[in-house]
Amino acid sequence: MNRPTSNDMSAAAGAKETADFEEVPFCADCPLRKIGTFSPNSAEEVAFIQSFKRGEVTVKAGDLLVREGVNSGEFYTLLRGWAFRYRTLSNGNRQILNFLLPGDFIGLQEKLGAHSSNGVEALSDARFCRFPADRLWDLYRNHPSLSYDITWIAAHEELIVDENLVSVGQRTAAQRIAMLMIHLFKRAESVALKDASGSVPFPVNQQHMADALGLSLVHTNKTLGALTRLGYFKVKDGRLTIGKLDSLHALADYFTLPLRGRPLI
Amino acid sequence: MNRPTSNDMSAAAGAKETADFEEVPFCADCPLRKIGTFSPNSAEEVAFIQSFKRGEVTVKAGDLLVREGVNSGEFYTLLRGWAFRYRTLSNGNRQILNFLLPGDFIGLQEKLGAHSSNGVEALSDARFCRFPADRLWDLYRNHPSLSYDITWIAAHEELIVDENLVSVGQRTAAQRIAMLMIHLFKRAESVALKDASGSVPFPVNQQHMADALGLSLVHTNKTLGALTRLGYFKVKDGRLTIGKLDSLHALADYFTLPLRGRPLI
DNA sequence: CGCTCGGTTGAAGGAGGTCAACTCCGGTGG
DNA sequence: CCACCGGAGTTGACCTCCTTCAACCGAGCG
Repeated sequence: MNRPTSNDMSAAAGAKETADFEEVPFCADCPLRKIGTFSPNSAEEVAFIQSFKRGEVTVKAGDLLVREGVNSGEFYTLLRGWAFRYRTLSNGNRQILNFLLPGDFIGLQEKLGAHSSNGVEALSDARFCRFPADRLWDLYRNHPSLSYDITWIAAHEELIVDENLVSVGQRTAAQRIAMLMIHLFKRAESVALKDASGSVPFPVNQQHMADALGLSLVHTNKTLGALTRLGYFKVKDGRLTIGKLDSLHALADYFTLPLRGRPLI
Repeated sequence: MNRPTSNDMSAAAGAKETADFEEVPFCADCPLRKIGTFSPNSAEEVAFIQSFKRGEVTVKAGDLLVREGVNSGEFYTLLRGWAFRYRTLSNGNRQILNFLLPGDFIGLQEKLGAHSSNGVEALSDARFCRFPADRLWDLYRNHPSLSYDITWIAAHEELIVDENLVSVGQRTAAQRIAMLMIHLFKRAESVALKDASGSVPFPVNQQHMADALGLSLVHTNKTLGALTRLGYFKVKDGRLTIGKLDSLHALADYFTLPLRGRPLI
């Protein structure tokens, strides 16, 4: 039942700058805005987002951005790297609720819905933009279009969790893994992470997959091995390559989520 | 694997008025506003909601309010009765994503997040307020406080789905059932459905529970029977009574969601 | 009065969990 | 330079929780 507990140092405060993540002081220069995935914002909206932004923070792989049960008083946008949102039960079992990729907005569940109950951990070294939660009302009062975008983001994120729930509730182990692979591949692709060889970075280990899919580590390993041997996909050196996308779709009974034209805060 | 397919007549259009649901023409008189659960709105906000409201619709138990994959172009607030949001896979398996009780707002996932993929079905005879989706932008432009409320609702609903995902992914059958009972009891209680004897209406049958919890009907039945025999709770004549709330909490490893002070559109 | 729907029960089988090794790394420190 | 260590991945054996199949029952209803 119990997973080995991971490193839970909080890195939200006092994280040191590392060399491989240059700062992005101007939202207008944000590299994420340059890819076609996100819906464009007016100069005036970008200026507000800029004024909303409090700074950036780097979190090392395996460290926490948000600890379970604490309210950091901040929203975040994932700028670079991967992370995940999770909840743990008292027996130590962990459920990964959603994986976070560049462009994802973080903190709506806790800040609104209630006192937080989910943690956020970096999968790879990651960099986040920070936004003070107490200025959200400002945004709502003065920027209806951005308010609308934030609601869109909340609804879209629920859709992803819905999809995870369908997987965990109704699909077999092989189907769940197939879903996860397609889903993460497409999301990574949508934020321009695919390289010339057709692979995307994949900082997800088998324990993460198990925790996301409601499976044991051992069974995840065996099913993953079987699907890999069948040539559906390959995970190697922290990168994911899809071998047979159509077969994966068929196996998983996949339903497409829209990944383009979504807002970026 | 396959469930017997349910009656899928769409009742969204052309539903007939039934005698047991009197109309609520004035939002200011809305019975839901009179219970202390929802955060109060200013007269001006209520007036806007009134102008936003297009009418009401009654759906009989087992009929659909929203068919999977179609966009009705409307939002709804559940006024009376119970319903649920679900998705079906191509093999006929159904996952119930969330149960809907009076006061719940419906349609954010489809209208924003994307082309809809989940259906909404009435559990009991139910009545809904209708809001045209194309006027939502109006709301965002002119009513920041209501915009904020809608985001709050979206975030809160995601929290509920998160909780379901944790259950289905990490809890045993008995724990899942315990969670469901506590959760639905508290939600029903919070909208003033508890009667003098301490029971709440419970139009959920064992197939619904199975579909919500990712369990088979047979195993749901047996586990339910065992927990009932232990005196944890009782389901009889369409009503739910909790016998040992503390023991249920302990069994389920329950984490409380906030149910009061939430907004009502 | 038969039919359907929801609930109940028993028996058998399987998908996935648990336990326990073992390998293959990439540190890291003596 | 090599011994040691911890983390991640593999693999086999066994077990159990849950599913599947197949009845059967009782209540409501046309």
